[in-house]
Amino acid sequence: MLRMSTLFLRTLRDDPADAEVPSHRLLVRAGYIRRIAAGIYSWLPLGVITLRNIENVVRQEMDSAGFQEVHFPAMLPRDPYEQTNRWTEYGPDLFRLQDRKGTDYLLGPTHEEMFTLMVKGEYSSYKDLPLALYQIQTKYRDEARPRSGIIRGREFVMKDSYSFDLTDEGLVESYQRHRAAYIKTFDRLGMKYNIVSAVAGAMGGSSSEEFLAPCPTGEDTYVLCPKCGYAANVEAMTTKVAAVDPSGIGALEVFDSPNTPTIDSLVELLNSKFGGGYTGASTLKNVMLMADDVAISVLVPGDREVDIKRLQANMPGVNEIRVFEEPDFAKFPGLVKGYIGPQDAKKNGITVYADPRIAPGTSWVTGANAREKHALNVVNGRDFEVDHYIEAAQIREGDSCPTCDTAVVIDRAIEIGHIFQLGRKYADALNLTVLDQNGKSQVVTMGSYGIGVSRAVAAIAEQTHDEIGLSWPVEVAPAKVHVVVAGKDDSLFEAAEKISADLEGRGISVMLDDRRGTSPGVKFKDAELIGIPMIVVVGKALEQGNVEVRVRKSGEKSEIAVGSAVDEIAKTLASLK
RNA sequence: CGGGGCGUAGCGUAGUGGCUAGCGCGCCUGCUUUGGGAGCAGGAGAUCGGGAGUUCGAAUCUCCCCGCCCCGACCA
Repeated sequence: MLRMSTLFLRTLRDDPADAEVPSHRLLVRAGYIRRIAAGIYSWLPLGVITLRNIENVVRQEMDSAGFQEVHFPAMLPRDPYEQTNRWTEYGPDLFRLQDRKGTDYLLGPTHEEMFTLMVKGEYSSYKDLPLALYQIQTKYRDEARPRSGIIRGREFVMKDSYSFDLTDEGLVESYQRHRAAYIKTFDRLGMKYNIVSAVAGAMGGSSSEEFLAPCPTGEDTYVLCPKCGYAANVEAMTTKVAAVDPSGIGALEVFDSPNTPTIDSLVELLNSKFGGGYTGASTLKNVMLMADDVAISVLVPGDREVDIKRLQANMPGVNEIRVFEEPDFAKFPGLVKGYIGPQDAKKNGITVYADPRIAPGTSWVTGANAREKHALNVVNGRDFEVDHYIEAAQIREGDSCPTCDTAVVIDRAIEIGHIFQLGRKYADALNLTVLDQNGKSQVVTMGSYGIGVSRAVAAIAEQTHDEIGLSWPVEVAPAKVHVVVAGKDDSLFEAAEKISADLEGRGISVMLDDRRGTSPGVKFKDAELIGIPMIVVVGKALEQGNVEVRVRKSGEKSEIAVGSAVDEIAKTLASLK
């Protein structure tokens, strides 16, 4: 039982000046966490209990799915990360340190290497597979910009698991088992979430999905189809555009277009010169970019920007994409700034990438590669060639769902889980092999699965709080019932003690506000701020032999006879789950 | 890393060159009070982020450094 008379807790009346998002503000005010440095937080008793509750739900669901818990150090030697090249690849986000002898260590940002090596050390037969291991560990990433309190910290708690299979089919099965376990986990945690397609990114691998908890303060943007349920991270959204027959389109025509370096100015000229009906979407924008020092041209409709983040996500192996600068243009004298068209790309030695919206056979207005000249009826496949199609244009609300053509909606969310099929990248690099039925050595294939445990504290707070405070789901709350003594009479304290003890006796955890000399108003405000799902007030109603029972989330209040209070509370609590 | 804001007691803040750095919350003592962040009285608590400089005099002006928050870049 938590007793507020002795609990190490001080709630704050004012919002902390350095907290903006609701979860951060309320977790600090209600005394769950305190900031130590940018992106680094301490956990006070209420916070620790809440974090542990989430951890335990995660642990139970992993165990019941048949995954086995192990534990690695947070401080790791350099060598394994050198073998997979991540000592270098991970860059400045990796916390590095040295021991007294000058030997390099790192604080683990994720543990693929260690798990791979652990399995390598114990197993060597196909008969041992499949295998899935997990840990709940503190991770360290020196984020360029930690933000939003506990949502993106530099130290955070993560559950990471890894599956090991002999075959690709086995990997798919392991992946599905994790997916199912994640669904059970997040359901129990009382979270709203969407499972969305993601881009596997630099980690490689074929299939990847994210569990996103929708909330306005989230930093991930995703699309959702209201009709068929298609959901994807904007980076992974695909565009379906059919090829068209260009045979009716007239020949390419170059025309004078003085002072039209922008799409807007071009559209205006088109409409005055050739009649109305032209919009930005009629034009073809040529964006020149450097992809790891290779010059590429990216084609998107004129009314859309290139989404560099999306583009990069769809160009695995490319580390940096940046826009063309003056010195780059100087190297390609064939490019006339503001009047670039794809017609001469080959001649200029430029690789042409096109968004799928630039479908084969479509006709465009674009630059004529000459100062103050544009071209009309420029047809893909006839007047220019596309080297690669790639998702590059920014996504908008109302874009077509790739599976059912319905207009999609765009929403923001916090990433709380990520599952993906890694494949053999780490097993190859670290030589994790087993012997198959024929005695032949086979490289193991892996999956990797993460849940942001400390982030889930914030995500749940974001999704469940209201204007007056936190409001936890039953599974994660630091106690299930908050018993408030409202008054100074000893009989009130005695009755509250008894109800609390009875609840605890039934396995229902209680926080008892047994502070003497604290006014009822203060206790009510604290209870609402702290967010325990049920509040029981032992106060003036006791004269009639009653206590008042409140449901934090709905605000529902009722008076119940003391004798049946424990039964009623247990019943209501069960209905809240 | 680019842009913006900020740093005064545990928390929130006032204070643009001049008296002992002010107020609210919280904390301590006493009395009163107890159903919505109580009242009165008395108290403790501050190297004004750090350093250097300008000045008779610096929380306040100048320079350097450190830290924090927000937007963006970045984020297996």
